[in-house]
Order: sequence, then structure tokens, then C-alpha cells
Amino acid sequence: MKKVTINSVASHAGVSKKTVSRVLNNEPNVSAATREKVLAVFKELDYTPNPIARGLAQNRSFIIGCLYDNPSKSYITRVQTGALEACKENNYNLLIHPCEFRGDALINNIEQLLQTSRLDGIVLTPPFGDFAELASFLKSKKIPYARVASALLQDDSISVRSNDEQGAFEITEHLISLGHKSIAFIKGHPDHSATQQRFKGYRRSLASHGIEFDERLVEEGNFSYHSGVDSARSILDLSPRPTAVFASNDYMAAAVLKLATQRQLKVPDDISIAGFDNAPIARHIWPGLTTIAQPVEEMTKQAVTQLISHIAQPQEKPYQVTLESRLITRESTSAIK
Amino acid sequence: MKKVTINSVASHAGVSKKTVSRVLNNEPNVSAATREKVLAVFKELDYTPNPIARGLAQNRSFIIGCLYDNPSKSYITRVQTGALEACKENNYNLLIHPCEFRGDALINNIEQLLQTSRLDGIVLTPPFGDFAELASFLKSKKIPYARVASALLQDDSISVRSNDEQGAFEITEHLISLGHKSIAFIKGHPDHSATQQRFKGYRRSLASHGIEFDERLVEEGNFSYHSGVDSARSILDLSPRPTAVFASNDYMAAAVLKLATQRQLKVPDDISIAGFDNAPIARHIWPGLTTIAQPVEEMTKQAVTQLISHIAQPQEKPYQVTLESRLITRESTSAIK
DNA sequence: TAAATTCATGACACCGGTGTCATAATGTCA
DNA sequence: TGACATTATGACACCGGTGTCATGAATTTA
Repeated sequence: MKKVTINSVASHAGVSKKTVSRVLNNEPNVSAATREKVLAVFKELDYTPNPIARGLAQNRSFIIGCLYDNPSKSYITRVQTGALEACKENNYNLLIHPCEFRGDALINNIEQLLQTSRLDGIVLTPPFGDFAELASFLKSKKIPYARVASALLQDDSISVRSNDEQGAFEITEHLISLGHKSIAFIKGHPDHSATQQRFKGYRRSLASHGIEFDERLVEEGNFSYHSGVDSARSILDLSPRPTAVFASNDYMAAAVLKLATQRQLKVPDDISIAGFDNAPIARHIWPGLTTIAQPVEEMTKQAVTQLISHIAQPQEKPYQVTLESRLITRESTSAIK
Repeated sequence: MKKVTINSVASHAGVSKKTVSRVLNNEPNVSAATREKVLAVFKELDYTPNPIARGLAQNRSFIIGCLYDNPSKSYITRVQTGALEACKENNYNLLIHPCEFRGDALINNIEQLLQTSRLDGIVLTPPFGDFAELASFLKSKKIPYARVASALLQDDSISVRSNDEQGAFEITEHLISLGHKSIAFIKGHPDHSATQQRFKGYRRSLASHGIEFDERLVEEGNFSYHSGVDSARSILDLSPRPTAVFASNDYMAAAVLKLATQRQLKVPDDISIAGFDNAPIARHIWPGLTTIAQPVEEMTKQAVTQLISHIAQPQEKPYQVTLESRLITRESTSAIK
């Protein structure tokens, strides 16, 4: 059983390679009769074009790369889900590439990636979207890219984000509206722009209610569950203990909840806990976490969709959009007694 | 700035393409002087070979595909982690491809995948590893594959699994040793071979202690958190209520825990709960879940490593291994009162 | 009906590498 | 030093598609 190529189809159908190629790509200037004949041979020989050969001729791979370095696995899962949807709709494939954000190796690493697998475009997920050096590297290599959930970098690339500052503001407002004045805050990973944004929103809300900002209530986390445990320990040891904790993501909030419960504290009666992201864990635990729902899948899907259409036909003006997030109240927050 | 290809390097260095290719691939029969010269030109022109052209000539893509359809996202994350490690060590890349297991579309879907992106090999994760039709399809297309955590299919392909039956046996033994006799069981997804295996282990343990199997204690789940909630509801409504629940994975166990807690039951005092997999959630909740730790990452890593070495050099005998799992006791199980 | 235009098709180069084989250069041995 | 083996190198075809352009046939226009 020999391999079926465009040549075998051509000779079988008694036409030239080029004509077969025309049929393959729905190009004009093929008579109906010829088209029929070629299509019949496709069926008969069970022909499928070789994507690599096509890639060589057109200098395309139909593969999008997804770059990430994120302590929150569920966030990555959501990013992938959105990216995959966009790829599927456009007959693209998704290649995943985790790599360390810190360290000089990054650019080399990406260079290696581009060498071993030519990608048509790259999605930069946090924190990569805010790394100017990487952006300019990709530009120099002429690799199109799209940024997801990145706040800082002002460039002319595709970018889909949500308003972290506003989300954090709203959830803090929610806590304050419940009577809380002593609200601890757990920061996210310092490399992520969301970390600063969420912190800003927290402070803006406090300020708008005349609540004095207290540095002792702020802990440095890094979005991982483990860092949440450490921060929770410090916070729960405070005296007087804050009446509420706002963690920069749900993993860290879950850690606070676990530690508080272990210490016999009732949530939310003794302490209210709020998270961010609406990760699966927020509804998998009891009490469920009050949080901000971010459309991570949707953001990524839009980013990748735009990226693909940009690849097919470079746009004049970049697609830059901010999607809405919304407050979800569950059982982990309640009015102060 | 023109593109740098093997031709530009060749003319720059004053040698033939083929000699450049030899240097590129560390082939013998290149004089030291020539090699130096060519390497210098590589640097000077900042040359990187085009993977697509190489792929066309060698009929390889250096990409492994990972096929999955799994309700447990964290399981997929772990599979990816293991697969990525193996890929990284071998300069391969990983393309992810979720697709529906059920339905006739599957084979077409895979065919499409192979068309749009030539893969050097495929990792089949549960439940795909047990689908004989898919295996024979891949064989007919001459695409090497490796199976992860698959129990049933007896074929001559690479397979790395762990002993689900034994794990379920051990965790049931653990519950029985704590004095439990009325142990509810939540099954996994019917398409997954692990589902039957775990059920078998549960029954074997009961039988070995002369505990009569009671069908009313068995609920049909599908590995998703949501299905766990439904099953938990039925189980907690039973009268008399079982003193322990063994769910076929940690997500469903977490659902039982949440519902029990919501209903003011104390875990483990009022009811013991055990899971399977040692997913992150098992230690992110309070009380932590007693569970069976499966080396999912390691299984996948070994499978992919073998797959890649098989691609480079087809082996005579297939690599088929069963890795150990182990019992992890946490706070969700205790001796009956 | 002749000239001009449009359409259908194929020949051929090309994408950027690798494999095969011939040949020139060098080394080894008697 | 001649016969022979070994090493270094390049010419050229090939992988399986696509792009460019020439050509002959069919159709329209004057």
C-alpha cells in the first residue's frame, strides 16, 4: 500500500498536480467535469493532503502555541478550553508550552520552541503578556501574538482582558457593605499585572469609604494554594483578627477557609472570606466562596479567534477589548455581627 | 532582511547545502575546518533550520498529540504535566486534543487531526486507551501510540498503568479496618476501565471480610463533581445511613463532603469519606480526603518517553508497566464509634 | 468572420531541508 | 610508488504541496 499523494491522485485522474491542487483549495478555473473526476479519485484513493508539505509551500503550520507559567492549574485549564474552542472553529491546533517566566532562559526557550515547531501565532497568558522584551522578540521574529488578561503593556497587539481593578473594587465594596472594616488582603504573584490591579481596587474601595489602609493586613501570596496557607496563618494570628479576608484568587481563599475551619472558626460567622476568579474550587467547597467571575475562557477564545484572523489577514487596527466580570456571592461572606 | 535558509548559509560558507546539513545533524565526514567555518556562518547569520522543511524531508513533525475526554480537569492537568516533561527532555512538543469519546464522529475527528497536523505519535488517555477500534485505526494509519491508565485492551502497544483494582481494594480494607461495614460506593464514568476496576477492588475487599455486597449502597457517578453531588444526595438519604462512603475519585468525594457538611454532618465522626487519585482538591479541603495516590504524571511521562523512543527506533517488545499506587490517610476517615 | 477576451489546464520552478551516489582528496599498505 | 581503502565534498533528486506563467480552447465582441 503506497502512500497516496497529490501525484498519485493526479496520474489517476489524468490531470496535472496543479489541477488537483486547484480542486483541493476550491480555486476557480476548474471545469465542473474535471472537478468531479478529481473528487472521485480523492474518494477512491482515500487521499488526504500532507499538512507538512502544504506548510512548507505556504510557510504555515496551522498551529497556535499557548505560553504559560501559572501557579493556578485551573486557570490554565480554563485558558486551554477557550483557546481550544477558537482553534477548533478555525481548523487550527493548539500546542501547549509551559515555561519559566523568570530567568534569561526565557527568550532562548521561546526561540527553541519556534525552531522545533513553526507556530503561526502565540497566545501569551499571564504573566507573559506584560513582558515587553518578549513582545519585541516576537515582533522581530514576525510571529503574531495575542495577549490575554494583561494590563500593563501598551502595544499595538491583540489583547483581551477583564477589569481586575474594578472586580477587586466591587468585591471589597461588597464586604464593606456587609459592615466589614478590617479586611485583610492577600496579594497574588508579583510578576502578574493582575496582582497590582486587584490590590489597587481593594485600596480604592477602602479609600472611598474612608477606611484607613493598614499595611499589617496585607500579605504577599503568589496565587498558589500553598502561599495562601502561609498568608492565612499570619492573618489568623493577628490580634485583633480581621473580620474578613479578601484573597487575590480562589485557591488562596480556599486555603484561608481550610485553615480557619481547622482552627474551629466558623465561616462566615467568625470571619468572611472572598476570593477571585470563580475557579471550580470556589463552588466545590463548603461554604462556597464569594468571588469575582472572570470570563477566562471567553477572553482566551476571543484572543485566539482574533489571532487566527489576523494571521489570515493582518488587520490595520488591533483588537483590544475589556470584558465584564461580575460578583458572585456565596456562603463565605456575611454581614458582620 | 531576507530569510536565512540552508542555501544562504551554504553560499556564505562556500560549501554545498549538503555539507551544511551534515554539520546541522552532526553527521560524520566533515573536516574540522569546514565544520568550524559553517558553525561560524550559523552564528553570523543567526540561522535556525526550518522545522517544516525538515519534517517534509524526514516525514516527521516532532509533535506528540495528547487525546483526552475527561470530566476531571485536574486529571488532565496532571497528564499534561507528565507528557510535557517527557516531550521537553526529548525536544518534542505537545499538542492537545480534547474530543468526545462517544459518537461515530470520533474516528473522523482523529482523521481530521492527523490531516491538519501530522503527529509523530499519540498518547491515549482514559478512556481512549481501551477503545479497540481507535487502536486499530491508528495502526492502519501507522501512527504509533501509547496508552495511559488503561486496563482492558490487550494489544501490543506501549502501556503504562497503575493497579486500580488493588488501590480500591486497599482503601476499602482501610475503611473496614476502621470498623466500617456499611460502605457506600460511587462509581466512575462507565466508559472508563478504571470504573470497573475500582468497583471490583471494592467488592473483593468486602468479600474477603465476609461483608455482604449491598446494591443499594452503590451509586452511578461519572467522575464529575456534579455527579458526586447527585450520588451523595441519594446516599445521605439512605436509612440507615452508611457509615462510610468510598467515591471513585476525589471530585466526587469532595462533593459528598460538601453535601454532608451542609447537612450538619460531622466528617469523619458521623460519616467517613474516601476518594481516589489524590487530586489537589483532596488536600485543599477540610477535612483532607483519605485517598489513593496514583502516579498520573509519572505514568504519562513514562508512556510518552517510551513512545518517543519507539518513534526513533521501533522496539521489538512493547513496554507495558504497572506502577504502584499508595494509600494516603487524611482526616476524612476515622474509626467507627 | 476576424480579433479580443476569458477560461481551463499544465509545465515548471520553488519552499528548505535530507538521502543517494559519484567523485576528488587523502591516507595506508605492500 | 602504485594499488587500494577511507574520508570529505558536492551534484542532484526527492519529500508533497503551491505559485507563476505560457498555451490552447472556448467565448465574446466588433
